[in-house]
Amino acid sequence: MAISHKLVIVESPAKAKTISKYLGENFTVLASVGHIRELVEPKNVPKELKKTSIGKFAVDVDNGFTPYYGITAGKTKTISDLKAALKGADELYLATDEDREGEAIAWHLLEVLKPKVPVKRMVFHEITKEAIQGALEHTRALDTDLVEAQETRRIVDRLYGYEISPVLWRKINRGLSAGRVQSPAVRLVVERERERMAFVSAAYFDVKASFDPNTAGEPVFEAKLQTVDGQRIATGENFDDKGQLSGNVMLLDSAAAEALAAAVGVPGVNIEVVSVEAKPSTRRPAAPFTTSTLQQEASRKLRMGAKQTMDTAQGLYQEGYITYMRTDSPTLSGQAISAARSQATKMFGAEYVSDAPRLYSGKSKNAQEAHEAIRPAGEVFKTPAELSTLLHGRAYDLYELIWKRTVASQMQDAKVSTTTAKIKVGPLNDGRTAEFTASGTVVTFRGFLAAYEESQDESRNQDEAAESKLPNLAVGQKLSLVEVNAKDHQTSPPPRYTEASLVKALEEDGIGRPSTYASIMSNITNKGYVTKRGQALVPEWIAFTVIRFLEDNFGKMLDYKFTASMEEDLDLIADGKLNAKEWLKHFYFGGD
DNA sequence: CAGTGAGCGAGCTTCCGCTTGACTT
Repeated sequence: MAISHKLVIVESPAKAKTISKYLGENFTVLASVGHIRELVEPKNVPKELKKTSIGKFAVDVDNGFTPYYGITAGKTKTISDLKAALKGADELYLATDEDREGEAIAWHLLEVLKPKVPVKRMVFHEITKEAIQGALEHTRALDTDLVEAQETRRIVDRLYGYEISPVLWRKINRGLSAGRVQSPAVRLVVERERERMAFVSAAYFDVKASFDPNTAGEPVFEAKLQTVDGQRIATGENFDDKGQLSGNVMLLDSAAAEALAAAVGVPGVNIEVVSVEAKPSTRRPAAPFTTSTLQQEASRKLRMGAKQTMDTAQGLYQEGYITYMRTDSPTLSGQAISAARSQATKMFGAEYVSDAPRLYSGKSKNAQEAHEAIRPAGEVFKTPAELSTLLHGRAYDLYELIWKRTVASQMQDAKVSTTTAKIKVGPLNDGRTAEFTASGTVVTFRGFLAAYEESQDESRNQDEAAESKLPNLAVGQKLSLVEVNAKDHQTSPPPRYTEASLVKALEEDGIGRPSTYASIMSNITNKGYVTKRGQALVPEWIAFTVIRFLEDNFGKMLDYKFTASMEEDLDLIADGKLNAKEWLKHFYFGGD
């Protein structure tokens, strides 16, 4: 009797290598390397079909939106390798990712390979020996409804892009492009620029003073004028983007601020602590990385662009240092949770590790969660120190970032205490009383902060958060003035998007996928819609022109909610509750 | 007759998402 031999097909060659180790010699594991078939380019459809809609879209819109597929360029060798391997196999396992695209790849494989042996659909969400072997035991049939949802997504994108782009060629300029993803992305950048152009800056003054507690060992500290006779002083947050002041606040101009500073500075004025309040709070660690959060954090902490981050992560993945880097799930496998917890215990002590394992669930709109979070690979994480001779430069920095974030995600909350002191100054020589406030934050228990802290985007019109230490103060304590200054400020316009903040905004609306965030950035810059100035994304004039035109003529398609509502309908198609052809008909021909 | 101009047809640009290398930015 011949020895049974099985062929397993996954999407990624690196994954094939790892899985092959878990499955033993009766299995051959090969990769499709992504999609193997594609809607053909209209210019490549046969001459006799050129006159029909197939010649325009490679989709027959008049006959049930039938797609016209061809082998993806460069994939003939992959396919012949798969066919050759299938010849020696008595069973085929389609182990592409368990998401919409993965299901479609599995179906295309069936269409192209036409296997004569039994076929099973095998799925797993983490690459561990247990998960892979468990998946072998729990195979299922191909989900044709899910495949249909993917096909619908693919067709919508072709119809949208190839219908609207030519309108732009005719009306504006050759070579322009529009699409379900790129057009809202450009629109975000354009709208932000419009806000900046319409922005009216406002000027205001504040008054800051330094006080000496006159107690041995206690430092001089800075406080800010908060109220005068109980009336709040205006700050940047009290202005809107038109420069209009709102709220019951007192605006200080130069003269008023200088006068107050002078009055506070008069020798002998009473300066007294009137209240000291300590508020304890806790901070929780951030969830493990997804593609989107990795790109954001690598931008903030390492100043790396989206593409650079992904290229570096790809290298780490292929060398077996991290798990898959294109994921929308922050979930860690059980194996990873115990690895993170034991490493944190060893390095920081048991009191630094959260009592129960922390579980994170995704919140992004169209998450498909085929993979786990991005984390160090393996049952025992390698510390950055252990890899310091193997990894260098950006690869090392990115690994360290991923390692810290993963370990911190299983650690204790940090405990902090924010103390706010109110200081009465007065009566001043004009009879009024000024109140200053100072606050200081002290970390009372570091918890996860011992390993890692997420960076924040710079916030607008807010005082640089002074994480200063406040001296010990007592109510009724008299202070002496060291110096007092009036300073002018201006409100600033909303900041331009960066690659990181644009990826974040797109993800929040469910626009784009982990595999495309980086390429969306290069697409809109290569097409000339957006240029990078430092980190900032600046729209070109052609972007204003195109977006204006699309808003006037294709408003619904440009709606930020278009993708989200499409996703809802695709889910219904995947559940067999909505007819794909009817939906496409409504999308393309309109009406009811 | 030579030169000009109207009119026509063909070819080019374009989408999103999955995956790696290839040396076109």
